Amino acid sequence: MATIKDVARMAGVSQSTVSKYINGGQVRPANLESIRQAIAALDYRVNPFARSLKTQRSHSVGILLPTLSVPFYSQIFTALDKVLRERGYHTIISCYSSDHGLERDYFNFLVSTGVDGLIYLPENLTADEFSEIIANRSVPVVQVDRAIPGVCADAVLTDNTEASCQAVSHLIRSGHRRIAAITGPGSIQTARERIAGYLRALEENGIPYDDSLVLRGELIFATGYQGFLHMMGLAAPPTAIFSTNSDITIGVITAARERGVNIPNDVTVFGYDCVDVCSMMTPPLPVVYQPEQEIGRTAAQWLIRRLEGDGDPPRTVRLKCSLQF
Amino acid sequence: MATIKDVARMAGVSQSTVSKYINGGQVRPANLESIRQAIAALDYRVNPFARSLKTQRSHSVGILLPTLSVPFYSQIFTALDKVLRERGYHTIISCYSSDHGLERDYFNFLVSTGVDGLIYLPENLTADEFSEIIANRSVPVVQVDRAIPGVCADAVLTDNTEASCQAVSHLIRSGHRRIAAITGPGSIQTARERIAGYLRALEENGIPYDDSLVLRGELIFATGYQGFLHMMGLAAPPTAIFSTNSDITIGVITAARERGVNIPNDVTVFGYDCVDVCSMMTPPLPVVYQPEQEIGRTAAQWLIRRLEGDGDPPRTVRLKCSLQF
DNA sequence: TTTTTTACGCGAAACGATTCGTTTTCAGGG
DNA sequence: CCCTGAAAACGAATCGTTTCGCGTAAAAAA
Repeated sequence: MATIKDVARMAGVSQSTVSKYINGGQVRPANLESIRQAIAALDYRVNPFARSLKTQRSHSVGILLPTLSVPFYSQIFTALDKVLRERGYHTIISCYSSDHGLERDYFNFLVSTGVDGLIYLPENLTADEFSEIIANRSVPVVQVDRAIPGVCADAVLTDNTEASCQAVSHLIRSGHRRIAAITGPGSIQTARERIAGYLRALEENGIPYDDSLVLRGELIFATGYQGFLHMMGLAAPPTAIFSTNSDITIGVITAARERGVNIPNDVTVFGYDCVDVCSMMTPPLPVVYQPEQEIGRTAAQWLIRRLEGDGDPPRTVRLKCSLQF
Repeated sequence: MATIKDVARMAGVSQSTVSKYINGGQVRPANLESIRQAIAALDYRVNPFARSLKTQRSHSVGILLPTLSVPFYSQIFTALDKVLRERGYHTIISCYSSDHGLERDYFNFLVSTGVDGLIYLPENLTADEFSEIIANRSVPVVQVDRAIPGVCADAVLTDNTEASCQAVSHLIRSGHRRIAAITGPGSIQTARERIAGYLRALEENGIPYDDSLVLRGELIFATGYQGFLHMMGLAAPPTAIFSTNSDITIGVITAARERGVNIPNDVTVFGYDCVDVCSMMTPPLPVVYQPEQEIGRTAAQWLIRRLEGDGDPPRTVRLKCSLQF
């Protein structure tokens, strides 16, 4: 592999001149030409490691999230990646599979990998663990979808409570009084907020809260599948189910189909995410749409501003979701 | 930021001893302890850039694919990533959005980023472009799902032709004689192979080929949506549709729902990928299942072997798909 | 103890870029 | 024809590791 030294020798100039040329500085036309030729002849390419050692920048950002198998996350990633790449950054992904140990390890790993910044969709990390890893390293972090309480970093969130309240209110307006909710574990912020919205809708409409109608579990197919069976087995089963996650929704629908329960005639289901899949159902499933594109774009833009040296105090935004039916 | 030099000074040993300690070499117990303490006291962490400069290894592998918004790809990625991470590699993703220019650029970019190896799901790159970028760089590449003709690199593929033939044969056995196929552009290897399987099934069953029943388009929702409307508008519409991609399938189903066409009573649809979504339909959509987990795992394992110095000639494997209904 | 073997520690030289302070080059004006 | 000042080139130092050959201290054998 040719080095900058080889190029300099062949072009008959100094290393620093070649470096200047590479990085877009002013170079005398004659030198410019001979450097260009030398680079072509030697098939020279900048060694990224040497450059990063000198500049202490890698032009890479880490993305830490539970998984990319869930469309909501992969959509956010797609939007993120586009913006970052246009600005010359590449993305290093880590999926921690909703495992607390992995979440901590990968966070650590990512930071020590030399990323310039981090986009982080947290789940179980505590503020203490967070600070310990970040320590005095100057790695800006933008939190996405969820924010760790007590952590001092930007956060791009959605209005879970409001959206959930609207969804449940819509069910109530349609005449439902026994509405079940199947949601994620209480340790996850979005799950808590969505249940809060559910409760608010009940309260605003004077419907008493029935503990047996709220189910918490992992954000996976099985939770929806089992949850549906459980609900249908109740003495007084619900007439509607508010499913707060796409995998859960798929589980619910599958269980209903297998039992011959017609949706929405026998039970109404209100979903969350995965609009295109829900809209292919007959009839289309009503669903809370989260603006994945906007979430991703915003997070990327905020991180880029930090990378460019913006030292303002951390900000938080709540993006609006909308109901589709 | 503390450097190895600071640690050495504080621990009262030489840099090389510290380096040895860090990299798991034998160190005298007394030194071991003082180095450990110095590292803790200084909160020292290895500078990844300096290390990579010296070793010319980044412990990162690039993943180049069309997009992560399609579940088939994101599932493969998830499997890949798991294996790679267990072996201490992190993954740098690039999505080229099915754009030929981007595909070339990102390929180039990824290679010059200093990845140790590359996992590549190609679409439009030619063998010449490939060789020019790889040049004499020693970056092992494993191709996934598709292989560029003439490129000398490992490839992990599926048996598209066979699976498609089986799917279409199944439709024929169910009594269908007019079977449409909606598929990707002819430039994509998997699309060609799936059509080959379709043709073989027709031929084996003595059904004449009708050109108007085969539609090629981008691998997106709109292709399925428009394709369905087009097919239903024919003088002699098909009684079954073989949809060779998940986005296309979603488009087909959505169009059918909007037109009030019942699936499978009015038209039968056979899908590809996205088993969990298809199985929540009423009744479940028959579908070709591709072993995403196995594809991802295999590709990762093959790449790791290359990274460990395996210099055997390139290999190709065709993993078996299965029909689910 | 002395000798032989083994194990570790040491110091300095890379790795390949960028950067900084200094020197050279080259127009244009006097 | 020389002088001047800005523009560009130069050379050396630097970033923080790993590595390599050699030397010395500890452990084992005599």
